[in-house]
Amino acid sequence: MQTDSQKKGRKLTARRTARLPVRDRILVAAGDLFHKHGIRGVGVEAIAEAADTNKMTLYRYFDSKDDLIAEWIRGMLAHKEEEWKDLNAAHAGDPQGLLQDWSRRTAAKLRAMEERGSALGNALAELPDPEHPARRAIQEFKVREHKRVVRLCKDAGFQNPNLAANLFSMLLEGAHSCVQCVGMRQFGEHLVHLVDLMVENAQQQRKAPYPTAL
Amino acid sequence: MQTDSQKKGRKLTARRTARLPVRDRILVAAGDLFHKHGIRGVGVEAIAEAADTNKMTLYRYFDSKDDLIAEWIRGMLAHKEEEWKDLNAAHAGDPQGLLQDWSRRTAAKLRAMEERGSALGNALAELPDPEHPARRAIQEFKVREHKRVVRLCKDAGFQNPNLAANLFSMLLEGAHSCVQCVGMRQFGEHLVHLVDLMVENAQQQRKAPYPTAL
DNA sequence: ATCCAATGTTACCGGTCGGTAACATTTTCG
DNA sequence: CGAAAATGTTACCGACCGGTAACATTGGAT
Repeated sequence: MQTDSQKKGRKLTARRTARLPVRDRILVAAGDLFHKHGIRGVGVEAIAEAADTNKMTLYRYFDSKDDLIAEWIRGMLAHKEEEWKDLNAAHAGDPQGLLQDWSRRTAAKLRAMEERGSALGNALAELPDPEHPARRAIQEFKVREHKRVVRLCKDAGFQNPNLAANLFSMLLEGAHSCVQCVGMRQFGEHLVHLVDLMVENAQQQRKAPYPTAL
Repeated sequence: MQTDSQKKGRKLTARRTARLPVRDRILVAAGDLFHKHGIRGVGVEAIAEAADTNKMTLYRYFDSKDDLIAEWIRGMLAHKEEEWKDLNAAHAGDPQGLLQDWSRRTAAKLRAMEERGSALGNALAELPDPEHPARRAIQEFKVREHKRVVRLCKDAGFQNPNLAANLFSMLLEGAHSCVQCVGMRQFGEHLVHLVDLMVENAQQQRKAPYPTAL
């Protein structure tokens, strides 16, 4: 009847993805559902429906569900890589400020993530196959990221850069795990507080090598 | 032919569970498979087979797969509660030593856990339903555990016990996440090192309130 | 030996899922 | 317009899974 393409009630996600290319709509919908119900808890049919399309079209853009999973993960990783570029651009020559900003951005995301935790961590839990491309991508990314943090800790003047970098990683990763449990909403603030303390310590160490424990 | 009950080749797990009651064999086998392949990646038939029994017997001991999952989780949590009792008994009146021992025991487990991470964390990722009894049990346990750590940090003389406790939790949880990625085998050692530093700092703070960052 | 409880065997059900084929419809664009 | 490309619709397949029923077998205690 009506040629209006906005007929019928659209899904909640559809409003956000109103005029995106189909492939992107699928990826967004898949990401939402994967994160909400778990990768294995979502069927391709539900994804297609949430993306306001159908299963056939989905399979015209992705070889398989595993391919869709991998593309979703790759998208998130690419986004995180760009955030690192932003951070590097915004804090050139100031590794301490960069680390502090990193903790603040992470804390901001933590608050909006409470119930379901980290999508990357959950993906590792749900994809046990070491050969799964999504799993490989995540692990390679984490290794790259950790190397970056070690480099930053060296530049920031930490006495023991490897130890400091591991502390950073554990703090950031641990915060993702901890927010999942009820009543622990203060982890974000404490995370940035602790990183600030670490950075202050690193600065003090340069002039006065007190045994300040980091 | 032969009445020998040890005929045929037994599964690998079967040797460890040779003469355990059926129910326990099922729980052990389920735990192994759940942790290896993910909860949703394992069928009840495979569990029964690995437990050297069959599906019907399994369903005579457990109402459903979800019940089996919950019982498995409850078993792990009970085991962890007992470990806390051991710790309290071994370090009565010495909260600092208790925390150090805790980090050491955790680090020891980390090494034998590399590939698949924490079973509890993975379970949270695989059971998105907030009403799932296993999920509720895990979250309640983590809350209890965190309260215990806060209490310990108070007794250990930390200036800011809440902050210290959150740091402890993030370190321990974060270590579980970090070991999953290739080439990060030093997290165990660094974990105990960092906890030692924290405890030393708490001791120093009592006599000399230097701004030693914790 | 006998009886009873525990365990094993087989077959089955309904449902879901990933994936494909064939065909109809709409959109885009020269 | 008209043709080609993109998208939608329906139906289907085979595989697997959680769960159950009915019946056979074993094994231990008395």
